[in-house]
Amino acid sequence: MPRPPPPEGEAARNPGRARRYPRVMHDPRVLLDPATDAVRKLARRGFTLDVASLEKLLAGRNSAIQRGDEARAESKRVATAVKGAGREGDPQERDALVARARELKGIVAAAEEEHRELEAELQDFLLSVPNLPSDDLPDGASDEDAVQVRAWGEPRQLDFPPLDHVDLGEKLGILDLPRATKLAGPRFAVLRGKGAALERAIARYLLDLHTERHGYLEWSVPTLVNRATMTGTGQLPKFEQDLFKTGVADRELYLIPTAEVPLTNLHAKETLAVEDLPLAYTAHTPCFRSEAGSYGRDTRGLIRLHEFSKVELVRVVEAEHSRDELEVLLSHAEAAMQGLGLAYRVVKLAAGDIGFSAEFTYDIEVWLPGQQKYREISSVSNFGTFQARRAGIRTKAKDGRRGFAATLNGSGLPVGRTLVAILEQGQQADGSVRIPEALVPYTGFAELTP
RNA sequence: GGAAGCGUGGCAGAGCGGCCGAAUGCACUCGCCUUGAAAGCGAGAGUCCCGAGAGGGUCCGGGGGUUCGAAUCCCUCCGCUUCCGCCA
Repeated sequence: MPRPPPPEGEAARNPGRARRYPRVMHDPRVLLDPATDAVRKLARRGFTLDVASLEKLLAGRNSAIQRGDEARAESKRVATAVKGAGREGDPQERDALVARARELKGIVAAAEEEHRELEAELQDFLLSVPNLPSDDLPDGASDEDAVQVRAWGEPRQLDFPPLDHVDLGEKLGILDLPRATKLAGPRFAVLRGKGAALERAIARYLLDLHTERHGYLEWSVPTLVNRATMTGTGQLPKFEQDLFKTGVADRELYLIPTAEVPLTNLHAKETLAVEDLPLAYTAHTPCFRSEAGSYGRDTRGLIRLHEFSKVELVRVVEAEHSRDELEVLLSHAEAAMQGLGLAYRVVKLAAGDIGFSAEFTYDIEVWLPGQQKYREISSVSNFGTFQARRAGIRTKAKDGRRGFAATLNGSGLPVGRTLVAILEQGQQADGSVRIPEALVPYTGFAELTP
């Protein structure tokens, strides 16, 4: 069986002893506990859990650990006895002890080797098991199975034929897609003049809203991260094809697909005091996505790009509060929509349609007059302890009790799609676009005119 | 990229190949003292894994080696600091 690299760059170059592997991702005991109902839950997202293999791996690993521990314990006793025998001066007894010690060395090595192999197989197995979808989600596997929770604002019915954002952007002279293609290829964008200023204004508005009104701490983080970081939030090892990868010499780095990755991993391998939770973090970063598997979808305009910028919201909370925290986070993303006066609706995604690491996801969909449709603008998810286990984000309560944190994140909001919505919902009969009032202090202008 | 130095528990900082999971100080927890607090005195406390439990094992930057036995010796990788080179 091929052995994948352990979830750390250094370790990948320097494969180590099995016992050094951190205990991450799914807890195999929890997964196997009938009360967890993992088989049924995973089946809802089309994943078949091979219980027999998992049980076998776990039992084999544990017995190897035990054999090694016992041999090592005896080895320690013998080593101490050798010293005593040397001083008492009974060479024969000493020789016998040394011989036994040499023998034990082999036994320990064999048990460790077996442990290492089984541990690697177990890690490999667990790393590819997605999170368990919440029972509160509807059945289904596509966005058409999503269920509407509520709608806000009136989908504006225009008394003239609406343009989509590409036509609007070109007429206004703020969008230049041909030149973007010249520079980098399809699925990139160039914004010009007031378009670029509007993009900057949206980002500033969102950051101010979340830091000042919702209590988020703003960070500036790397957009190029290592393998361990990508594994912590669940992008790796399964979704390498979705990422842009770079590096120099033998150093590999990945471009982040969202600020969720660096923000959540800020506390990887740390133990957080429960009284410091919840943590609420935000960052405005570029996001890079290969969009493999989306050929032909949304090829026009700013909806689906290889590079876009986004203001991301991340919350690190106590595990038992994660469901409530999801509603809090959703309210913050909705506040951004309402602040900009953009008509939208909230839907619950179907169990088979949520991301690998998520257990519950709300999407916010904005009304786009140009398409006469609601389109996804923000995704707000609860990951439970799934990411925290993979990344090693632990908690410690005042009474000393330890556990894993829960993580959540949501777009709050993606700048490009927000700009699309502003153009389309704000368009007037004469081809001009009215800028949302809340943005005017940031733009310095209240409308865009051809 | 070149040269030198350094990586020990939350922090600081000792550490002869076995008596080192590791001195000491600060911080921390719980007592005592006090009207309360501080100071003082006493006690305690790390992590992760296996185990029903008793208990056992792991961890001195990572990995490997020497040895009956490694925080201590050797190799290697990584990181940090300083100097030089390059650079926004």
